[in-house]
Amino acid sequence: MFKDLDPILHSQLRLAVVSLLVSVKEAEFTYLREQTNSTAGNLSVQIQKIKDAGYIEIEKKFKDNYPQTICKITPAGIKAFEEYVKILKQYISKK
Amino acid sequence: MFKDLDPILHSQLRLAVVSLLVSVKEAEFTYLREQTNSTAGNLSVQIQKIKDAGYIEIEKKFKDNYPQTICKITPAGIKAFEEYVKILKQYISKK
DNA sequence: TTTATTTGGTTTATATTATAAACTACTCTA
DNA sequence: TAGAGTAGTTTATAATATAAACCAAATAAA
Repeated sequence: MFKDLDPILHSQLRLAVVSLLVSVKEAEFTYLREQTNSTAGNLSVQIQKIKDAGYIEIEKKFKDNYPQTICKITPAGIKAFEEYVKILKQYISKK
Repeated sequence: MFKDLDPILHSQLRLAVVSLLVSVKEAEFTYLREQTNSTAGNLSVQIQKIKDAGYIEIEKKFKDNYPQTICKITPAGIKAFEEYVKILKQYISKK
């Protein structure tokens, strides 16, 4: 009945990040920071964890002289997100 | 866009417990333990937290000579669960 | 032009949370 | 009356999240 929820995704900030990336495919660090209303420190740590899980790729380059970090969802990330949603629905569709 | 998820409910075990209680209204400790596949220790700690948040009531009595702990959902608990689900859907309905 | 501020992050330290292990208290059975 | 089982609680530890401090470079201001 209550299957385990993927602990990587069962975190408010990581879920928000992956949710965003599932729809936009790729985004800048600063965009993710604004959209999720998180601190840079927290976001930095969390995207590393999502990357370590293989759910996103992180590319670092420079844009207009400033460092730029771009995150892209991977196929594994999309799959994990969909699976998470599926399982989560068993929790919240009381019945 | 990403409103905060109630931290009391954003925990696998606590969410499962409240989800169960929303549908059955009240349940024994042992029933919750079986349904959620949790250890007694963890369940004991988590239902206390849910109670401290005012989402459930805990009644202790004896049944057939054994201690019996019964958990009941409160109106605040139902409201919190519904609000949690509402907010969560903003996270998972990628768009 | 040098110092202050801003950008775009990372690292580290601490607080919070979850979980497992150990424990309590009583009951039943042989 | 010793051993195993029931129904939990408490405590110690591991894992996680978060805030604060830091870094390196760029730009603005004095």
